[in-house]
Amino acid sequence: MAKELKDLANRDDSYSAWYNDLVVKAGLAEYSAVRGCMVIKPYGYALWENMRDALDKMFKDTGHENAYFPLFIPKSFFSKEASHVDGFAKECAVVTHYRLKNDPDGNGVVVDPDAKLEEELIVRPTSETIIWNTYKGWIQSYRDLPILCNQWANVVRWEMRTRLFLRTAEFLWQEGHTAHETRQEAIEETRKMIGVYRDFAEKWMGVPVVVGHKTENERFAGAEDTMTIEALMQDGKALQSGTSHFLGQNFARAFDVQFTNRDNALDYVWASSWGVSTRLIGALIMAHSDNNGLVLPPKLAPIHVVLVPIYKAGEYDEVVGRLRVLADELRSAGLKVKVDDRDNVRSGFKFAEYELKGVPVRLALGPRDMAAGTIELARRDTLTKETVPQQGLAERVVGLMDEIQDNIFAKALAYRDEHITRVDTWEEFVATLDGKGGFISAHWDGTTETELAIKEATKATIRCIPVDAVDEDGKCVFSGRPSSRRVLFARSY
RNA sequence: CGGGGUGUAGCGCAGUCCGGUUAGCGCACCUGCUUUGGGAGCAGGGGGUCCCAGGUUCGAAUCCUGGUACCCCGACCA
Repeated sequence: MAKELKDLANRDDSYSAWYNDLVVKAGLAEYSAVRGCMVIKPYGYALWENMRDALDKMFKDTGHENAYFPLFIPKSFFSKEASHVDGFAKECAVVTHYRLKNDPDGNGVVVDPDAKLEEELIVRPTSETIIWNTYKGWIQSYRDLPILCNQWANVVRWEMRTRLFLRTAEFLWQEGHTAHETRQEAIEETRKMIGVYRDFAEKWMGVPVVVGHKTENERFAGAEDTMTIEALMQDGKALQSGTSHFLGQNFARAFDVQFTNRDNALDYVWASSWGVSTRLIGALIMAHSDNNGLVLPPKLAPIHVVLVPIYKAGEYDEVVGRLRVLADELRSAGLKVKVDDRDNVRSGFKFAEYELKGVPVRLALGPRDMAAGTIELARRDTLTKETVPQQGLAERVVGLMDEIQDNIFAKALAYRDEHITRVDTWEEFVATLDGKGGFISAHWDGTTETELAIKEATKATIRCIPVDAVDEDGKCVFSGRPSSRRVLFARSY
């Protein structure tokens, strides 16, 4: 299968075709019978579960609790926050009826016209509205604040064009929704959570990200400020991988959530919301994969080590028996281990298959090793092999996990840093975009007008205004007007 | 919704222009034997509403008309 992937990569095919093929062939996901919807297969879901568990712990460590809110949102809730409606109206799935009946003409079932809902229900594209409608009943006094809730859920956004993990009609995510007493506290929460996302991306996924603010134009519908983590994929395009929004008092005003403050005065609650989705899996794939397939970071990989027997007729029991003993030792050391004891597939096939699936370490044991007390150890990240003693194997593999985790991050970081180009002229801007790709650090005059003109001309958007941007006088790369700092442009998913 | 393209076995495709035995190839699948340290070889086998409907014809996967589904490129977007 990886052979086909290689062929694909070598042909002058698009990266997206290669990506799609990889996702399907590695057994992560596939498109379903429902247009634009994805089936996440067991291997892909195991990966998501690992990501979810790690994130969930980080949320709890920062004081958050999980809750669950309804899938359906009354249509009227949406119209309460004007810019929020504008942002999502075009991609909402709407429930209009609650019953089917047998077709009088005998052609299966039809929607029962008598079962029309009084008010249509929107399948949530995000939950701010239903949650703020709920929070209204929870908040009377500053003593009820803060509220720090997260929910793990699915949402539906009826996108025109879809891509596995990156943009599907339905996707899995978490969304945190917090309510605070003061503006400052909500802003701090917004920053704190984008920091959690950065840590997760870099330390768990091994994907370096730039943290920054979205421009007004790219901001979440209903937010005063949107912070983002932007990752760079190996084809030179950026991927917005997580966002944290400072919502000001917009939703509190829209849903009339007031509280009595410490001065015994009525005030609106300050809010934040933040989310990451299964899109992160797409980021993982496109940041690390090579022509042999996925490269998964050990901290998230569903399988850390796979053990493959090599044997001739009559040797199976002995070799597999020994592997099972070694597997138990590895498990005792805390590793997730699989012994591939299939007798109907040859070892070479298995090697290729686990490389495709991105398993960090592969161990192969054959008669030669049996005699010598050794085992062959292969690293997925470097594709190197060495023969090592079985003695002390667990310790060695545990150490390798950290080494591989560090190595793939370092590799991705080097790639990312090489692909941030400082540009001061429009000619350079266009040439860099079309040639090298990646992020372009350039001056921008701060107007939406210029931002849109650049997008129109090049398809590049402002990914973010980095939080660590330094003050620097310059001229806008497009308009020539004065600018006080650089922003990051890129083409993106 | 605009512009392209494609529907033939589980998957990937050829055949369609120029109508003519029993619709073919690769992968996958099943059986057997030999193999087994990087995607095995040989032999045999199973599997088809040629997208749907209508038309032309002695005869349609192939030509005509209408429908439909999906893919790619845009607009939209985590």
